[in-house]
Amino acid sequence: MPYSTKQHQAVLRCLEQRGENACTAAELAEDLRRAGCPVGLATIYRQLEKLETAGVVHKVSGEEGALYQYCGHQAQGHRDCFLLKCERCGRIRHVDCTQLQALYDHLEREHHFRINPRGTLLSGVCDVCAGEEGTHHGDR
Amino acid sequence: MPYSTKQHQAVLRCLEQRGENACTAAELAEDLRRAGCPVGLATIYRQLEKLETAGVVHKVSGEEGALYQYCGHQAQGHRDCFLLKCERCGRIRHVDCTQLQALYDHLEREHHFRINPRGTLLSGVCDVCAGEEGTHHGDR
DNA sequence: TATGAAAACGATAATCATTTTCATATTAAG
DNA sequence: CTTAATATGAAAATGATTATCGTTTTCATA
Repeated sequence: MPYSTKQHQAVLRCLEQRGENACTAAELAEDLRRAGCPVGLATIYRQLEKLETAGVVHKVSGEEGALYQYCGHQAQGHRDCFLLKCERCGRIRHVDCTQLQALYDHLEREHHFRINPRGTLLSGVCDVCAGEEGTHHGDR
Repeated sequence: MPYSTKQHQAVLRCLEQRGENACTAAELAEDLRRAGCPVGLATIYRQLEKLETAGVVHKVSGEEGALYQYCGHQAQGHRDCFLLKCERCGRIRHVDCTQLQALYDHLEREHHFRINPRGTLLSGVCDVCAGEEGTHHGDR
């Protein structure tokens, strides 16, 4: 059975604070260092893996490495939880959309393809970035 | 303006032959070697980048590297083309589904998020693999 | 308090896909 | 044929992630 360590708590706390603001393992390390509780990268990866297995964080892998995002407050088996990732700002948004669920059901029935909502990341542009057309921010 | 080289033609031909059977850069290199026309990995990556920019191939990046798939015959601005990737066999399927388009419109109108179909990869399990429950194949 | 085994830690090395570098080869005009 | 632009390939560099391994922490028990 797993031990409770201060690193584990620190990583979890840091992810909670970020909320829907997804981050990379390196960014997490930087956050922790600045918070006065430095944690080794290897340990961070280990914790993230555990948290993902436990269903407490979402992991989504893109070109420049994986992004992790806290989702502990959301019901674990929650099928209506979908992920939208903004290509501009890198933020990951959770959406609770009946139509999305309906579509997935449709794909399963008519196209014989069973979508895994937890592993699916819809890519596009969020409203904030769409409104800023041209204004450049920290991409990811 | 780009020169026409035999490597360029070989890479394109190889991708065409694979059709909807997506592959990695390394697999492409292997194909070309076996076809008696070995091409350096660096060149393959360079060609893939050009082809992607030209809209001739789709690039989708997952955990274990990117997958490339020929899509030259499909209209470039074709918004109704969606990608489904099987988590088991790694195959990428194209789906032309009106409901998918309707959903994306819904997300834009109601959730203020504009989906980029070309960059979105729906992940799940295809019918073939679902029917083989347990039988293991070459995962990716 | 001690002890000790299980589990976790961190520094570092290893992997692996992708990119860069750079010297050489190929292409397409003139 | 010459030449300048572009492409190639081998090898080194990069960067994220994982594995290794000796050390440290946790926690139940003495």
